[in-house]
Amino acid sequence: MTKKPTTSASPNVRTTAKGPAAAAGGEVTAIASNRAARAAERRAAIVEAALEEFIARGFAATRLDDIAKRAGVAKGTIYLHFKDKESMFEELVRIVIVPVVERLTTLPPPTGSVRERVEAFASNFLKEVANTRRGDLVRLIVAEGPRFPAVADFYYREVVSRGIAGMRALIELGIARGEIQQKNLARFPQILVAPAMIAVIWQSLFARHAPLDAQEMLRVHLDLIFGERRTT
Amino acid sequence: MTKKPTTSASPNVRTTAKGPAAAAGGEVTAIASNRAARAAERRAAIVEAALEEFIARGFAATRLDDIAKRAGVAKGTIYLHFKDKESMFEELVRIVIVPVVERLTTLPPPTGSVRERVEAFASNFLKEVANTRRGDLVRLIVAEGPRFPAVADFYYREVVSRGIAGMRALIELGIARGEIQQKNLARFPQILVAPAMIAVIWQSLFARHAPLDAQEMLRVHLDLIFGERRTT
DNA sequence: ACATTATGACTGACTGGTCAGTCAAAGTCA
DNA sequence: TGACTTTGACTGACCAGTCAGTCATAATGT
Repeated sequence: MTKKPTTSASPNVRTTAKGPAAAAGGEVTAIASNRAARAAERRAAIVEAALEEFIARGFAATRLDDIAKRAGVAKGTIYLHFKDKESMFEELVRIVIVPVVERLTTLPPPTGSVRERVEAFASNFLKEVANTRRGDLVRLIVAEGPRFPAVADFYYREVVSRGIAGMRALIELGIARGEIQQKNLARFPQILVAPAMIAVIWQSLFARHAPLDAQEMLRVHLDLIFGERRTT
Repeated sequence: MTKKPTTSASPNVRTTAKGPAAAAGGEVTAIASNRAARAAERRAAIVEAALEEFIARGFAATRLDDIAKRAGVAKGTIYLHFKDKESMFEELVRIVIVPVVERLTTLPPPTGSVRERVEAFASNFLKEVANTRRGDLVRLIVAEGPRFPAVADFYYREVVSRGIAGMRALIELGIARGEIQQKNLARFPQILVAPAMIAVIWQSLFARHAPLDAQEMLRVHLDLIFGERRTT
């Protein structure tokens, strides 16, 4: 911020190099000897390294030199893919989140009881978020959100509002089917998600002091909402 | 004279350094023109300014020049009260939290139904934390905790572990009295607190997009735990 | 009471290190 | 070869922390 560099900004900020070749393939990409593929690989390495560093140190304290080193590229290379540190951070969040959202929205239409659906969602959350780097990403967004309105907006739009809407629909269905008693719950789907968020935050702050069995906690929470079942 | 840059650095408002001289006037209060009082005032100004800045920008991005400016002192003055930026941040957290914990632990022994007690706690939380700068402090701790183990430890020890223990006791009482059905809840008092934490985080991240009626949400949540009451 | 001296709180220009961003030169592929 | 890519030394802004000097206040002397 406050940087008024002379002359224009670098002309790139390319999206995904040319051609469709650079698809998200990942490791499968045969011999990485064609330029677009190599570029995509490097970009991916940078993204992963940056994510790691930002999570560990926060935005301001992260050094681009460290990201470059971790990614195995020179610092200048980063600027071939991202305009500057700030927009790099913002893009990073998108890059990590978009695929997750896409996968969720293209999921087969859920079936079964509402409780089963919520349980499926919870177990999915535990597997895909709570126990991965994406969990830390959530904490990172909470940490940096206020200083990056663009990030907070994006996260709200793509994840939170959709998640809340989805949960609300599910809760209403649960109420209609008689699985959920508390009618007011539909007004605050946040309640349903809260323990999951707390679990993520707990893990990265207090796991050392008092490990938390997130899976069990979510189960107990669901018992609370749907009425007790039997213990497993 | 002056500076003794020995690393020890004992940053505190010395209480009337000299011996018996202070005895002079019974009323120490008087005009805040004696040195100790002025120093305490400045220290308080620094603490408040620092809190504001750290909350707004995070640890790494906060400039001591800005804190000094906001507090109306010179930068050097900060170093008369705190060893360095880092320990200043750590002390800050203590300074803000300790009085709150003290007040809570010296509260009159609670009475009434468990629900009433939890409700009292919730309304207290809304008044004293959610709608004040202390709410932002919580978010700040979540944000910086991983980089400041000392802060995370302190917060866990003084606030979280006590809060969890207190809640657990309350839940167990609720179960014993038959106010709470879900016996497993005592294993995860976090569930009881989760919506409150979410409310705090929500306010500072998403209030712009979708304001959240925290009070109502907590009420609904309590209905969920204690069984529905009547709608207001 | 008044004058003189001692104290130490306070200041802010300064220093040394750090780091985002640049670009000329070296490297690589077709 | 020539176009394109990558590099990393370099620049300049920025900022935590320092310290010699100032001055209001307190202590002491007359």
